[in-house]
Amino acid sequence: MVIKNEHILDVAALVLSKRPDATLQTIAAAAGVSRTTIFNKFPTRDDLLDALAEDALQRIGSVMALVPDGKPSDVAAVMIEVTRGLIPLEPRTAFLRAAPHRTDLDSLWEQAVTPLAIYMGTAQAYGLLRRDHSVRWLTASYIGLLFAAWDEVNQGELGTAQAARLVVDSWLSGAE
Amino acid sequence: MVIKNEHILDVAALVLSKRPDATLQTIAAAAGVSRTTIFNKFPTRDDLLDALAEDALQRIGSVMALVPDGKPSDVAAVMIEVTRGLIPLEPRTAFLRAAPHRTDLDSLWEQAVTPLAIYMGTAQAYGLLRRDHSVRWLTASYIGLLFAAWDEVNQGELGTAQAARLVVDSWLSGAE
DNA sequence: CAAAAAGTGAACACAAATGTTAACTTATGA
DNA sequence: TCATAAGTTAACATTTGTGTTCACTTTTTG
Repeated sequence: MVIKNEHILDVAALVLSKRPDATLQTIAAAAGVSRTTIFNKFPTRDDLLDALAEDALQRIGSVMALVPDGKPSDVAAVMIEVTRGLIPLEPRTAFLRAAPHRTDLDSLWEQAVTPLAIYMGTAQAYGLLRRDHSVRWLTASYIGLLFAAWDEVNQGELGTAQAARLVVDSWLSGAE
Repeated sequence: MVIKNEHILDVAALVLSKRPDATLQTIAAAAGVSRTTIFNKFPTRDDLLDALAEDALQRIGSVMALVPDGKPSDVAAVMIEVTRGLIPLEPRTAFLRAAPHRTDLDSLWEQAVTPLAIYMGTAQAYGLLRRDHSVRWLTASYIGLLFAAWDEVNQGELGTAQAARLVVDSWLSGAE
């Protein structure tokens, strides 16, 4: 039986999203694969984690491709579309939040989300977003809300559709 | 030399906030204390973590005491005050976010933040907060923004004063 | 000052996870 | 079909953190 790395990464992401300290044994079992096979494909735990991180970053990158380049028109529409893309990525990125895997965690997110930050800067320039908050904070606050939504979805308190709506709604208009 | 549990908890919180998997040895060293002393006061790692959690919850509780009971008047003022109280608690609570220590992490936060949730519910009833978002989400989104601010402060990108302002400002009014 | 309490350092057993290898079985494809 | 690649099981060494004990030193306090 030919076993794809992809499949292992799928399962590993899922397992680690629930239990960041899950053992390789556990992951192997969940993937229906022997620990040796994982060893053959990812000689060390860090190799697996790195692959997982790269994969996650790439997926986020795909979503970021949705962000338009030129003059922004409908910020809400763009943000909704992006958020709809990001919400399902929770299992792929959860381990990035908890894992004591790399210290440059924040810079990873920062890098992944750069296109969005640029977009927000432009939107500010066109008066579509408030200018008294830095682009950095606008981005960080959005990510914060995204995380919150991920948690709620995780707990079964929110469907993915409403989650995206709430994130964008709160981020744009706030609570009052 | 008499060594207070308090001191150990202080240091442990600080160390674990940076490295959730820090070893007891490391913590002991950072506290200028022998590992045996830690063992005498907290026989098992979980005991230490539990004490840490309890301490954190209690500190959050103290801040929550600032939340008024009756009819809310100035929501922004209350939220600013509360946030100013919470911002410095980052090192005390950071480990709660990352640690694979307990699965009921979310319920811990939920419990800690209940007075705020109640307050928001009342504020909704008085028309001071939008009613098309659930109290649960209003709370979760606020916490999400708080986390974001904590990260920024941690990275030295924000002072604690502005951080509190930004959180409340974003939470209340959003980005546009 | 003397006794009791608190802290230290060193040592040890134990458990668990990781990395690694080797022999054996199953699947793939030329 | 047959050679080879891929996967499996089983073992083993190593490492690392934890729990635990104990004899010794320092501090506190009655």
